[in-house]
Amino acid sequence: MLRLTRRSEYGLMALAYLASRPREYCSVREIVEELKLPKRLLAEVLKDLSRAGTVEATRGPGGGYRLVRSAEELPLARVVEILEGPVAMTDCMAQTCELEASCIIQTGIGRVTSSIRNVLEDMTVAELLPASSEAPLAV
Amino acid sequence: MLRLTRRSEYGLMALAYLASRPREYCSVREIVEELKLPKRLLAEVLKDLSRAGTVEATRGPGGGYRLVRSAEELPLARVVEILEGPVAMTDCMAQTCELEASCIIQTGIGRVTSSIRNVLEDMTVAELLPASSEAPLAV
DNA sequence: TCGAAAAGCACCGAAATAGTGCTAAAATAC
DNA sequence: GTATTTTAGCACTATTTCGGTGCTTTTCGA
Repeated sequence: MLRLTRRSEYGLMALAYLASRPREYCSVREIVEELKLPKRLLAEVLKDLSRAGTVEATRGPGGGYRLVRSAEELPLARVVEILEGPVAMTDCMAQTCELEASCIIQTGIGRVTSSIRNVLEDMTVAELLPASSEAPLAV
Repeated sequence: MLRLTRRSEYGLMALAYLASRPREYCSVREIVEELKLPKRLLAEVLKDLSRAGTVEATRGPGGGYRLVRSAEELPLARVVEILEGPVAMTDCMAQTCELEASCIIQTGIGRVTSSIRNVLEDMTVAELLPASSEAPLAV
């Protein structure tokens, strides 16, 4: 149903949380307590985001994750791609499709796919936050 | 990964095919031969579309399915909704979400969801077809 | 009355997803 | 340098969704 996976959903929530605490390192424990998410799963997700370079991590007491750059520079598409692969409505769009020859809607689906990709490219993690909690500037 | 299900994919292909043969009844057999799709599955899909009133069926020899109204009046969103339920990026958007309280991105995700829904509302089955095969006016 | 075609119902297998367990490595505090 | 906090890595299980099929019934035309 065109759903995001939980990974993306949790990932976006966590990133939004980090965005509301700029430059602060937030531990997985803190985040899951705050957002009420399954700990190990969010840990997995943040690890992936870290590997992909959207967040940076430090270990040990006082450690955790923080955004590498401002949330305004982080499009949703980037997050979704990291956590669930390329944004494509059909396999055709992701790579190759055995139906090629008989597929009469290939180009049409291509247009839809890029429109949707555009929506996700244009919106950033910063915009996910309600206006109030946006950039509170608290250290 | 934000994918359509095969049901939607096959359904859209079949509808596009019907659109290229206006007012003609096309049997499942004919369609799957033409488009190289699994027969029983497409039958299932067309049955659902029929129940939902986007195509009409007649049985017996010479029977099959045809569009109830022109493909220009059939938005992709309608098809996807029939075949896989409401277009929603998260469960939150489809109905209720237990995280409500702790979910800081609810309104944000709501905005993305409606943008995507709009994309699918604005594009019709007619637009899926490459310009050449559009409305051939045969018969 | 025979054959073609949709309608209904129920089921199966495979793949993707959600989620967990455990151990290792790093950083800090004492 | 030892204990503690926290991320990193690896592997695994359970559940759900999805793709696909079988079989019977009903309808319609020839």
